[in-house]
Amino acid sequence: MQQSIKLTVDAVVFGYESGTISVLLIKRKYAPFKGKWAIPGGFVLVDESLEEAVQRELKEETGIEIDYLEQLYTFGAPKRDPRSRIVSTAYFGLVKPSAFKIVASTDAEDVQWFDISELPVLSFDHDAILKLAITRLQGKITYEPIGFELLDTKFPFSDLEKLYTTLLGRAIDRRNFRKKMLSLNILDELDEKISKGSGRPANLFKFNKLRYFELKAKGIIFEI
Amino acid sequence: MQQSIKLTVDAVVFGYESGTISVLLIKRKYAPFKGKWAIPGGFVLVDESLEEAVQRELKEETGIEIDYLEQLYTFGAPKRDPRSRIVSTAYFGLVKPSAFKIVASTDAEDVQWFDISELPVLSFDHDAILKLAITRLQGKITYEPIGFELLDTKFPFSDLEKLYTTLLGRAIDRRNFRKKMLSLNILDELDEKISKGSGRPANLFKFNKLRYFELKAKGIIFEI
DNA sequence: GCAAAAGTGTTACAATTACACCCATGT
DNA sequence: ACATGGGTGTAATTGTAACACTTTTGC
Repeated sequence: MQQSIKLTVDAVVFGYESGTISVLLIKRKYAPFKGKWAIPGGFVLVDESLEEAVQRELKEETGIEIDYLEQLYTFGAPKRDPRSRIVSTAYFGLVKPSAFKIVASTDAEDVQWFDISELPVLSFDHDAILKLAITRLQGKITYEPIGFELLDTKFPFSDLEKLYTTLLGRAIDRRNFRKKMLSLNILDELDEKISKGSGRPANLFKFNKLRYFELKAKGIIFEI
Repeated sequence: MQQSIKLTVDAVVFGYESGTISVLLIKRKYAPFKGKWAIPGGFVLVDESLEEAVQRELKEETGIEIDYLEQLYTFGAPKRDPRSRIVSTAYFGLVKPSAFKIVASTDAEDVQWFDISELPVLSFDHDAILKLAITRLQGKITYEPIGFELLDTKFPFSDLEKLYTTLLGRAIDRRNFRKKMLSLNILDELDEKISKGSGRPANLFKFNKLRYFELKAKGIIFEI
């Protein structure tokens, strides 16, 4: 009947590090699009869930393990893959690049982080997938305080501010931002300071996961 | 490799009519879950897009044609279908039940609208799908003025108010709601009145699609 | 003592909420 | 004249946005 439709998963992994957002891409080892860059991903096995499939493919192709990947969209245009009918469910996640060592393997000839403003030409319909992922990321951050996966366990407030500035692509008012963030009660101020060479040392904060998940369960409203 | 994974699409179609929200369900003609109620849907053909597949299945099984169905989520747990590995992409849409004549055919033995507070036991993981669709519907309506597909071309303001009251499941302030709605400039007031038997006749409004889509393109913010 | 980044409050403005009475019609 | 649903404004509160100077450290 329709056993010729195959199913793949793709993982759009965003990385954030001190002021730049990047995406993890692989260079394809085999045709089609041999030698071209693409979003990591691959076929779903019969006995694994979609989530397991993305995690596995991501690990295999790039060496990265993320615990949280969110489903983005399923792309199913008949001609999106020149080989045959392949439908792909895309996921997206956020990581701190420095926390991982990326290693190309299986059908990847190379893996690399690309600044999202300097993207190469992509394979298949991966530019559309990436575009949707970027839109979703920006939408998401304005109503949900994500992004904590992207900071160190202990961080100065300015890191959080910079993260938001970068992800939103615009300046934000330091005082108002701090007020709002602190009023959410999801940050714990520590008795530690950090000095960045010059300037006044900053207090360190910790992200209070418990309160965060409580809030999230109730449905956060959070506008920057 | 993995040609044993099959792909289906499901359509959660919500109906709204004067104060009640319903969902369109079919009674399955064949095993598994023969005689049980389920969300309409079926296998995707090799040469059609997912959207085409949902529309086709919906038409075949229920007789309904909707122009707008939005992708909801892709469900891919390995055991969600007892027959074999079947992954399903669910869509959802909104219609006015009275605008259609529902007719059971192909693998549906019966089709019916069910009030969402009086749902039968569903087949497969369709209760999870439906639950997600309901959550999404309620979330959506608070930040996007959908729902116009559910009203007549010309409608009294009270119809719109009732629609929102029903979809949100709570009372809303008539004056504030009217103020906000009118301030969006997506409604045109007509020089016509309608009388509902008793009480003061109401002015009729029309939905201004042009302004609506302009607004939508810019990204609507719309809180009730 | 100066450069660099951190920290902090107040005021104006906009948006949201709460709230109750009169109006036009049919019977 | 009364029952029924339609239509309207104002004040209080809350949230958001704009804005600039002082503090702490390293050099």
